[in-house]
Amino acid sequence: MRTSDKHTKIIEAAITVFARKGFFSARISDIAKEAQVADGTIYLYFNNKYDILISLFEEEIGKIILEVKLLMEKESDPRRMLQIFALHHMQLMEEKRELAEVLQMELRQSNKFMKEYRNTKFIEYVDVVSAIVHKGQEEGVFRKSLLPGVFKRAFFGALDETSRLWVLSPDHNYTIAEAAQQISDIFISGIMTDS
Amino acid sequence: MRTSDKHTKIIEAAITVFARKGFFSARISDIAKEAQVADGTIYLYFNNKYDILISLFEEEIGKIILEVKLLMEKESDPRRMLQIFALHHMQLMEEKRELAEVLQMELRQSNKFMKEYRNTKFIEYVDVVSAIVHKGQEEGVFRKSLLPGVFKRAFFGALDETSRLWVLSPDHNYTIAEAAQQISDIFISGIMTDS
DNA sequence: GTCTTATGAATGCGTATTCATTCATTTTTC
DNA sequence: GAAAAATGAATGAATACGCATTCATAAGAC
Repeated sequence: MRTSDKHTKIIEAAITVFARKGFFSARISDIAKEAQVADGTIYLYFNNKYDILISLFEEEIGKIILEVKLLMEKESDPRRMLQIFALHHMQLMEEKRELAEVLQMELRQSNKFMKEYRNTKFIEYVDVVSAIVHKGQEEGVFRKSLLPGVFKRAFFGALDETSRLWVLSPDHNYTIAEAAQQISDIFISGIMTDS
Repeated sequence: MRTSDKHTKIIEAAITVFARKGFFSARISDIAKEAQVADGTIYLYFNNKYDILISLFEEEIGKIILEVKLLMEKESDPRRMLQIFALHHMQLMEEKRELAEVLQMELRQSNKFMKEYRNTKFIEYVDVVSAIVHKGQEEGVFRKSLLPGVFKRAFFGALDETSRLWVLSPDHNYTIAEAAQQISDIFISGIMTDS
């Protein structure tokens, strides 16, 4: 078995266990069991428990950013770009539930217990939205009076909270795609120049 | 010193300490120190560490709900109600930073480590928004095609994420009131019937 | 036969919780 | 009204235990 396989197996196991129990309640032995390795093996690939969480963030958000930037390159209409971002974000949360839970819960409070860790990757992801807003304003499609910094947070927050609760609650009277559509509709008609 | 004073002092100390360190990294002795009582005294008022957190949620969100429902009763225009809700929510986060941090961070992941705890108070708060949407739809001011369940989450998520980052980042190029205004503007123009 | 990778029992640290003790206040007794 | 007895709130050192991390040993690779 190659080295990289174990690294990946442990990360994947950690996603599952952190999603289920949360970072603090998760035991190293839980992750080891889930990854089918010995407890000690984990320390051959990671320095400590925090290191697993940080590696997980960096690697997984890295992949997501690559994906979304690729999608954005294929589109030029800012309105369509917002729609695509929304749909892609929500689908991601649906397809990778466990990862979504870890990112939503643990990522945000990580700066509480890991003082030194600044999550630049996360900022980079959300800044994809402000870039779209900026582009739309340049092109005169979006109102100049909007603050891109407010918009990106509001838009991201709307998507994230909606998908978070969609994943949590067992019964839904709407699909992920419908929710993404409604949210991007609201925001798009909310930021268009009056014409 | 009356009994109730100690209870309150401990809750207030817990808000400060949980905000600073997060629930798990917070030590009972930290809370005791902050509240200027002995470690053991805390166990005269609360069963355990979790109980402090739960009591804190129940009591503080209870107050917030009372406040916001009172505000809503004074207004009848659904658009104005959304504006007021937005502004009130954001101001709350600004005025009570520490409480805001605890609610935003710990409340959400509490169901991870406290299986049995269902946060009905939080749901009640967010449902204030869906009630407004419903009212607006009844009166024909808001589009019927919107799902109140999606809207409430999107609206709340937008407010919450924006205020969360406003509180975290040291420099702002906009005020809380401006952000609240922009967000309610976006959502209101996004859900109006086309007329 | 050496070097690498993996194991999991043993270690030790950190901290939630307990509980014997203190002490201020209230109640009872004469 | 003074002395004695009872109360229970508050204390904080001691306890107990969960779990991250280590490391002596084993298994596998070449």
